[in-house]
Formats: sequence, C-alpha cells, structure tokens
Amino acid sequence: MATVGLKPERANGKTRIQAINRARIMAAAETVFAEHGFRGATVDEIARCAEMSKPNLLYYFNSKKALYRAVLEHTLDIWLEPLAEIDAERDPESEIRRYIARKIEASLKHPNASRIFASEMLRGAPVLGAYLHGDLKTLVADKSAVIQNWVDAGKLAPVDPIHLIFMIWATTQHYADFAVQVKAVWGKDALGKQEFEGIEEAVSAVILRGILPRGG
Amino acid sequence: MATVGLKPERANGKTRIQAINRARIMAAAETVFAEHGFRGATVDEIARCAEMSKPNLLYYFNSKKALYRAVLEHTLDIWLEPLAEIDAERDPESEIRRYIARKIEASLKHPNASRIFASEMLRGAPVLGAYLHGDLKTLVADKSAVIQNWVDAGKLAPVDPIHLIFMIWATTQHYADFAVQVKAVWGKDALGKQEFEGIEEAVSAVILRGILPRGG
DNA sequence: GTTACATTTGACCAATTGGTCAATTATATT
DNA sequence: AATATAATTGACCAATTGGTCAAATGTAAC
Repeated sequence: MATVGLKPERANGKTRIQAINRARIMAAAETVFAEHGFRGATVDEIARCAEMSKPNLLYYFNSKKALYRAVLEHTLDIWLEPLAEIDAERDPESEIRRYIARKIEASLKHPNASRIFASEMLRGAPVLGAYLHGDLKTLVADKSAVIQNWVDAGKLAPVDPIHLIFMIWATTQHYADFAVQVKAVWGKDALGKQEFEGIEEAVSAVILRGILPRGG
Repeated sequence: MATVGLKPERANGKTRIQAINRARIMAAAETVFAEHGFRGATVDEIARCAEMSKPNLLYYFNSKKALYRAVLEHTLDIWLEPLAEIDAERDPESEIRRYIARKIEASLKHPNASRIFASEMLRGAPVLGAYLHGDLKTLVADKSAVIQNWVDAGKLAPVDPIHLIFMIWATTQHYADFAVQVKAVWGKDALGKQEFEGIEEAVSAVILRGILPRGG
C-alpha cells in the first residue's frame, strides 16, 4: 500500500507529467481525428492543438497510428457501456427508455467520441474490424436474445431485435455526428442539455410507442 | 434540332471524351472521398482509381476542392429528392412509408453518396453550410408543416415533426454509413436487395407504429 | 548540489502532397 | 492531307507529411 496516495509520482508506472500530457494529447487528438478522420488529421495540428511541439507529442505516442488506436480505445468504452447495462430481469419499457437516455447523454457529453467512431466506420473499420466481429457481435447477440425473450413473452410487439438496436444506435448517434445539420435545420445555435432532453423525449416516445404492445 | 442525336461531339458544350472522363473521375472521387474524407483523400489516389494520370485529372477538374464540390453537388440531388416528394394531399401512412422506402433504396444504391454527405457533416459542413441554412432548412420547415397538419388533423399521434424527420434520416443513413458494423454484427457478408427489403420493413414497422394513431 | 532520469525541442530527413507547364499525342473538321 | 483543337503526360515545384536524433533543459532523489 506504499504507493497509494503517498507519492503521485510514478503512480501506475507513469509520472504526473506523463498523465497530464497524455490526457492533453488525447483530448486534442479526439478533436482533430473527429473532424478530419485518420488520414486527414495531421500530427502537427494535433500537437498545435495540445500546445506542444510535434517531437514532444511523439515522445508520448510513438506514432500517429498508435495515438489513433489509443483514442479509439477510449472511445469504445463510452460507446459500449450503455448497451451492456440492459438488464433482462427488469421490464423492457424502463430498460429501453434508460438505454436511449444513456446513449443520448453520451452523444451530448462526448460528441467527438461519437464522431471518431463514425469516421472509423466510414473508412470500413480498418482498426476496429476485429472488435466488431468479436466482442461487439457477442454483446449484440446477447442483448438481442434478451429483447427476443421480451417479444416472446408478449412484453414487446414483434420486432426484429437487431434492427431495434440499429435504430437506437442510428438515432442517438445522429445528434452528435450530424450536429451541424441538426442545428442548422432546427434553427438552434447550440445543442445543450435542454435540447437533448427534448430529443430524448421525442425519440423515446416514437420508439417505445413503436414496440410496446397496444393493450399494455 | 440539328444537335440531337446527330453529333454526340460538342453536345452540351462538352465532347464525348469529356463526358466519359468526367464521369469516370467523379465515380472514383466518390469512392475515395467517401472512405477518407476531403483532407484524407489524395488526388493521386483518385487519379489511380480512375486509371488516369494526375495532370490529366486536373485537366478536367481544376483542383481537388473543385472536384469535391462537384461530387458533393451530385450527392445532394440524391439526398434531397425523396423528402421533396412527400405529398400533403395524400395520407400520412403511405407517404411516410414511401419516404422511408425511398431513403433506404438510396442508401443501397448510392452508399458512397451517403458517406460523403456524412463526412461533410462530421467536418462541420464547411462546404454545405450555406445549403443547410438555406434550401434544406426551408424544405424541412415546409415538410414539418405538412406533418404537423397531419398531427392536428388526428391522422398522426402527437409527434415533433422535426425529430421524426431526423429519426428517418438517421436510421436510413445508418445502413449505408455504418455498413461494416451492420454486416459484422448482423453476420451478413454483404447488404443486398434482400437485406434492404427486410430493413425497410423493420424500420417502417417501428416508426409507423410509433406515430400512427391507435384507433386507426 | 550532484547524480540519474524524464522531458522538451530545433534541425533535419525522405516521402508525399496539390498543382503547373511545356511538349507530345490523339481526335475532329475541312 | 492539312489544320486546329482536345487530350495526355513526364518532369518538375514548393509545401507539407510522419518521423528521427542529438543536444539541451527540467525534475526528483539522495
């Protein structure tokens, strides 16, 4: 227990400066990768955005690709977490409403994470391909089974679980990835907490109405 | 009528070779821009993809940006058309079902157009910004009013028209832009006509059920 | 304060970038 | 066949790319 809370230096094998700078670089990289994709982003621009010289950035991340991988990994956590939380034991309405709420919240809080994920998909998932066919596929199969059970038990109208999941992904992600369009067409200067609460309500309303049994 | 069908040369102010090569270049550019975005795409790669030397490509399009603009413009037509067709005089169920069908069809037939549009939005719409605040906003306001009239007439459940439009955009576009993910998670090798018919049915079912009045 | 190591950077590199241009070749018109 | 114009390209350019490296500077532990 000697390393806990005593000397912040060397915590986790990394110095304090390392922790700070790696975080600064990741934040800058998230912005630039989100806007220009992997190939369109330049190390120079990321370094400038992190207020740091390029060689110094490359001291912390050995290459552009390594930095991209690190950012993507961080992105994945945000992306994945809400789906994993769907609980088969509870009722579908509250679980799906909660899932939509969490995804919308993630789009508000981490719009750049959403965009980086989108950009990676647009490119054909050269880095995340294995993850898609592995962990994600397994998780989706798992949660699809949960939804199918709800359908079979008459708690949901007959709906293809996988398309329900796709619809929720698509809709929630849209408000982050296409924020410019949403703002322009909707006539809003910015998408804040207030707007996202309205979005959450509207999206939940249509989807839940679309899948909940009528007699319920 | 002397120019019709007689001498294909100089038709429309352009020679036959010009028409062919411009089309070849646009097709190649669509692929590369869709995969790597504007900054990530290189003129060299587009030229290679069009089986043409770089200077020759630049003989037809004066710059990378000019080529990008041309591709975007072509993309817009595909993107815009289906929404404009929604007819206030007909019943909402068939009109919205038809709209979803047309958007899904566009995603199948022109996945790269969809991706280029997505990429432009991710970048913050540096080229299409004016279009978003202009023509598109007007069109959406127009169609929103149509939907609102349906709601007021009791033909639709109370739904915010703009979010309904966003949901349809998001969902239909998702299957083109995130095709890798859809394929991986769904376990399909390719998304063909068959798959898209299933998608169309599933999406229409949930959305229509979500917005149609219960007694209907 | 000295020693050991972590951090930072200017100068530099080969490769690639978007784009130009003069010269060459193909095509159409007479 | 001769002419005019359209199409094509190799050679080239300055600027930028991702990345290296040796030297300089900061920081921490004793």
